[in-house]
This record gives sequence, C-alpha cells and structure tokens, in this order.
Amino acid sequence: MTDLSDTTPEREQALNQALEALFYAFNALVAHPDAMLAEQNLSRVHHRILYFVGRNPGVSVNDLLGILGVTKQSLNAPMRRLAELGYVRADTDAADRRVRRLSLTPAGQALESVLSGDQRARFARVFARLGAADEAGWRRVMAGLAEDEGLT
Amino acid sequence: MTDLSDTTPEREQALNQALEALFYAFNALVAHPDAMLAEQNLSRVHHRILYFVGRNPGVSVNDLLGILGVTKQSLNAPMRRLAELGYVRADTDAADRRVRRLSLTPAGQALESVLSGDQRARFARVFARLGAADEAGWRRVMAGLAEDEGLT
DNA sequence: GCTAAAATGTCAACATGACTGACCTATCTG
DNA sequence: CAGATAGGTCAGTCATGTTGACATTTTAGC
Repeated sequence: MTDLSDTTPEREQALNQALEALFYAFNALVAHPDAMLAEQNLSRVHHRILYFVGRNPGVSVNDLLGILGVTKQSLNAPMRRLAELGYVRADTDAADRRVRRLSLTPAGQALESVLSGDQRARFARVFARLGAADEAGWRRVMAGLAEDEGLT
Repeated sequence: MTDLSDTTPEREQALNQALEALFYAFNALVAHPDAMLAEQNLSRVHHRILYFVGRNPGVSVNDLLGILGVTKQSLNAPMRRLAELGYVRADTDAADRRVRRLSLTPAGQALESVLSGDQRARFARVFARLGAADEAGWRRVMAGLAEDEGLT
C-alpha cells in the first residue's frame, strides 16, 4: 500500500482521493470564516492580516508585505479598512519614527479569535474524536508535503 | 493532548500550527502545477476542468457547472480555450442533441496526467516514507474535517 | 548639515476574473 | 405548436491585484 512503485489504477485512485480530501477539507475550513467576513464586506485577505498581525504584534508594514507576499499597494486598501473598522492599530516606532508597529486592538483580537477559533475548533473536535496517534500521523504527512516542495 | 477541554495556550498554538500546516501543504501542492499551467497562460480553473472531465468523461456542461460551482459565463472562456488548445472535446449526445458530452482528448489526458501526476507523486512519496499507519490517520483526519462542515 | 536611502502611503492606469442580466439558437416534450 | 431545457454569448459591473510614479517623513553616512 505504501510502495512507491505501486502504480496500479487502485493506488492512483487512492491518491486521487487524497487530493480531493485535501481540497474538501480546505474548503470546509475556510467556508464559515469566509461567510462571517463577508457580512462586514471583508475577505480572506483581511483574515490573513489579522492572523499574522495577531501572532506577530509589532511587525512593520514591510515585514507583513514579505510574509503575505503581496505588494504594498494591494495591502494598502484592506489594511486601511481594518484600521478604519478599529481592528488594527499602527503605532509609530519609538526608535525609528519611519516604522509603523502593527498590532490588533481588543476588537481586532476578538474578531480574529472568532475567525481562527472556528478553524481551531474544527481541528480540536476531529483530533479529540480520532486520538493522538491520528493527529500525529496527520501532522507528519502535512509536514512532509510542505517539505517536498523542491521536487519535480 | 486530545482533550477537547484543553484550552491552554500550548494547545492553541498546536492548533494554530495545524492550521498553518494545512495552508503550507496546500500551497506546496498547487505551486508546481500552477507554474506549469502559467506557461500556457492557463490557470487553476483549467486544471479543475481537466481533472473533473478526466474523471467523469461524458459529463454535460450543466453537470460540470454544478460540480465546479461556477456560472456558465465564467466557465465559458476557460472551456473554449481548452477546446481550442485541443485538450477537451464536446460531442453532441446521440439521444438528446441539446446536450454536449465532454471528454479529454489524448493531449488533454496527457496534460492532466502531468498536472495531477505531480500532485499524486508528492502524496505517494510522503506516504511511502511515513508508512500506512500515518497515511490512514491522515485520511481519517481529512475526512473528519470535511464532514464537520455543519457546525458553528 | 547635506544628501542618499529607507519606510510608508497614495494616485492612476491597466489586466483579470467572476458575477448578474439579457438575449439567442437549437432541441426536446407534452 | 407552446413551454421548458441545454448551451452559448454579449454587456456591464465589481473586486482585486499589478506596475509605475511620486510625495512625505525620517534616518544614516560622510
């Protein structure tokens, strides 16, 4: 079953099911947060900003551009919107006044907690039901997929 | 570790790592096919069409719209392009001449095989290295995430 | 202290892609 | 024949992302 040289139609179908499982799980995970964001006319980009600013309070705008892999022009609009809605604050750095240190307001933390919390809760329920062994196996497979990036 | 009532910061961080692992794995999986598609000015939509038509030869356009969850207007352009490039053919149904039966040409099958084959190979390598137990655990977790869709 | 460079923000022009709405042909069904 | 169905297309709109150019503020080097 785990032989690399197994190229039977059955194995190919099993791998196709793995492909589809990844896509379905991904969609299931973002569906509800996307719907909540849409109620405020926000999108997944805003969630990504909230998530990374939340986990890296004090990041500069430039750092965030690198993390998100977007241009400053495309970050500008969603970031301004998040600031207007009172979810993100940008404080001038004390030492270097050119730099803005980004952080979440309490409201921003609350929103981020609801959005990512929904996703964490999905994982928590599944992990709790299936047990530590499956969770560990899942993590090893996901890490393996991410590492494998360099190959053809 | 798998207790649902575990709301410690450590557990929350472990769940965040699970979230990130899913996103990184997803990106790693689509990166190379996306790059190959871009060389022909195609995108992920075209791959989705090739994948579903390849696994459901003879589907009607309407069926495909339902599977992909898009409008016929947005399917029209990529589908026409795939037909022009000789990857997809649309044969009139013998019984009901209103209906087009979609299928892949040999060239379309070859392209789809390269694109999805790259993704299957990534899974095959990781599964082969980690073993059947981790593969089974991974599949159970992914299935659980997809099923869990209905909750808050 | 003057100058070059860095960090940020903004404006304009353009491309993409998806959506809705409207309309059309061809075909089937009652 | 009348209405419904499968498919295709045109037009308008909207959201988002990109590049390029430019201004401001501030820092750092000489």
